[in-house]
Amino acid sequence: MARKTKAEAELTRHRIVECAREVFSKEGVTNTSLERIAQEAGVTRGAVYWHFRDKADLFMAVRTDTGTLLRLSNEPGRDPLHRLEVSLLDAIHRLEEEDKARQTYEVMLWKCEYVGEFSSVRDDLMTIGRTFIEDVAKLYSEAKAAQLTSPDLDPALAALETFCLYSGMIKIWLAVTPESGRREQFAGMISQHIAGRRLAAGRGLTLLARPHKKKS
Amino acid sequence: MARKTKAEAELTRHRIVECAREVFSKEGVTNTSLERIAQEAGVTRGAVYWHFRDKADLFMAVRTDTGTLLRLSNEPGRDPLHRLEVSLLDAIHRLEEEDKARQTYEVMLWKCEYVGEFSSVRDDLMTIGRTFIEDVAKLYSEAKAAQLTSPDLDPALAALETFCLYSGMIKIWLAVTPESGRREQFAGMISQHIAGRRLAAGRGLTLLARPHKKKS
DNA sequence: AGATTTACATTCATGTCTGTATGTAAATCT
DNA sequence: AGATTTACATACAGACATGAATGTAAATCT
Repeated sequence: MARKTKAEAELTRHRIVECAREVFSKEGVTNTSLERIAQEAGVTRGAVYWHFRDKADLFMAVRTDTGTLLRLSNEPGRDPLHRLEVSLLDAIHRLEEEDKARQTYEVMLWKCEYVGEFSSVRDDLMTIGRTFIEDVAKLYSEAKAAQLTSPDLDPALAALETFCLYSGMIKIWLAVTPESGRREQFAGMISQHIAGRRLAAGRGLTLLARPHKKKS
Repeated sequence: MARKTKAEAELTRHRIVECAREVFSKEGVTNTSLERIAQEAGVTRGAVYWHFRDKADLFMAVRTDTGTLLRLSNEPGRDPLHRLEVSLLDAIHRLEEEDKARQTYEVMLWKCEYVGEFSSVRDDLMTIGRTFIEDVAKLYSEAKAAQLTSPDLDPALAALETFCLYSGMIKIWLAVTPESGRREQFAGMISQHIAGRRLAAGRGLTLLARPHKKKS
């Protein structure tokens, strides 16, 4: 076949990654043959094997192409707890709005077996997780320094808790039927989680409304 | 081959389930052939197909045989928040001690693709999840009635939060290397999570141990 | 402009898994 | 005790999937 220019080749590669994501999210990683992906992308397996060593390599490309779901806003001025809350809300919002993100996370959390060559992908995910925890721990430290939280708060532990909550939340969100006020429930849960970090005065309340009540 | 007595047949069935669990947890569900499981169990595929319709059916048997990891203690007398905390701690304790539980959950959370026939297993998991949420919500309601929590606490939302935390926790626990004080960290996290539910007076304190030192 | 490399397509060799059909001897039923 | 069912083992057919080997025409390099 006629050789393509570099730009065209890059386009082909990207098409393969996109189709891989889509087919993976429908059929699961193991049940998807490279032939099927190639078909969908309008190429042959030769092209796939040219761009990627094997299926695990391609899957890693899918995940890299999507990037991370959670983007911690770090405007240094604003309330760190508020920033965290907004970031978490943004994550589930992106799951709703961006097919790419939803498909990729569906595959990673429900339709992939982390075995053999795929163990490396899991390691990759855990590395991202550690970064998450570090970043969130910093936010909690800031919040603690600004006396927004209890002075007893352990930022590292709190970050681990938030990470576990986040991980479980995304996975469950993807498994729950879209009806039935899913959005409100999860948003409420996030707000509640953050509110729980605040000093007693703010317990159980969102950022929008403050109580006049004092702790007993 | 000589026909077996009913008791023997049940034993064969159980052996198949156990071997399936073990092989699944090593190789992942999709990469495991029924032939391999049969071998491990000292039978042929014929036996497997006799006892189970297909691989998904066998997998469901594995999961049923293991039961649920979390067992909510419901002694009606004691502090509901304490009961919840103990139950959660017990769950990770069982992951450490019981090979069966650990293997099954490793398979369910990291080594299975919920696609096709396996969607039903996912539905099963979500049903268990809903039960979890209902039960925990009841506990929170009790706690609220006993004025152990803020009067603003929404039991259903709180239960959802605990469920997400629990789900993420188990999954991450299984992915983290056993070294490095994993146990203490996760135990601390659980205690902190429950402590966060308590009224201001109890903030930051666990039921089991008071904080060791103060941080500036 | 010629040499080389690239970006694939095509072909092949091999292995593996599934589901079903059929066989069979002993346990269980009547 | 004879009929029937059970609990498997064996055998078969069809379908795919993988990875490597090879071909090739145009893009890129020198």
